[in-house]
Amino acid sequence: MSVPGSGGRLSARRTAAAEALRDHDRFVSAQELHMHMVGQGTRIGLSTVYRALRELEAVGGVDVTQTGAGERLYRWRRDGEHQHYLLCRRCGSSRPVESAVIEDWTARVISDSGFAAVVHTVELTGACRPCQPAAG
Amino acid sequence: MSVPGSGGRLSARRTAAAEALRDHDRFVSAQELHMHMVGQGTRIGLSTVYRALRELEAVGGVDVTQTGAGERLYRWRRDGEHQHYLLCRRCGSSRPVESAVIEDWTARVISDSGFAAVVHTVELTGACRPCQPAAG
DNA sequence: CTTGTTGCAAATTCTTTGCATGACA
DNA sequence: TGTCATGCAAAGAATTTGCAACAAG
Repeated sequence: MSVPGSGGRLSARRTAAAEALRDHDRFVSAQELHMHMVGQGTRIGLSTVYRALRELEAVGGVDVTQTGAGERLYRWRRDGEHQHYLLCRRCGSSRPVESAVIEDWTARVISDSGFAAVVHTVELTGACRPCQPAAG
Repeated sequence: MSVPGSGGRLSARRTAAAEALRDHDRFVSAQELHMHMVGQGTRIGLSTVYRALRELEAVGGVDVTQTGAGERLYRWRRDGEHQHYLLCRRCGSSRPVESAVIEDWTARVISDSGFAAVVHTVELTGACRPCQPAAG
């Protein structure tokens, strides 16, 4: 029972975590989010942040990516749609990218292959304009 | 440091790891590869397998993907080109997919965004034909 | 003798889980 | 009073690193 039943709304802490995540326009890790919340005076445990993010993920309210080291990064999903991002390896900023082409392409690949229940992950990382002179 | 200098070729163990990886037509984890090698009588330590894979990755000799749990999976790259795969979540089999569209798309996204040194990761996972009846 | 690789075991890091406490219906 | 969320601390898992032994030039 990860997600509360029909009537169940997000609990106070869970809402707090969601809002904290919404404050960021970029991908953040659970630990980063936790630190941020604690730093702002919110009394919340790391476990709860993990739990909240996991449930948000289950509900599809966040986009998730994975850093090379196996760390999971979360980003609040503005619209209800599947979305891909281009994120800066240096400053962590991210911007959604036009992904209709990708969706199209994956659909074609899928039908060509005979695979079912295909899930796709697209990650674009680089150095954003401001970070370019600094990026090694 | 990671990669031996100019003249330096892959060491015996490293070569063994590379060949073991080449024996698989699918993505395998470091631990899986290590078990396989040991099972075949090759005397090699897990650390060495990790080191070998890391170096192969640095040289660009393998494609890498990441399982949801942060586990890294490696697959020998047949041609020298960048490649994307569609892999079965159930049996682990994988097949390369036509990715010219993706390369094109990423190139466009990159030039539109002004980002530099962009690296892209595309992962497609699903249930392959034989696994479909079984896949929940 | 010097340099680089190997393997074992300890250390690291992120994430999940057990259990008692506190809040709300 | 009963149920569920919460927090702390311990557990778990995958990968990296320290260090001594070994092989090659």
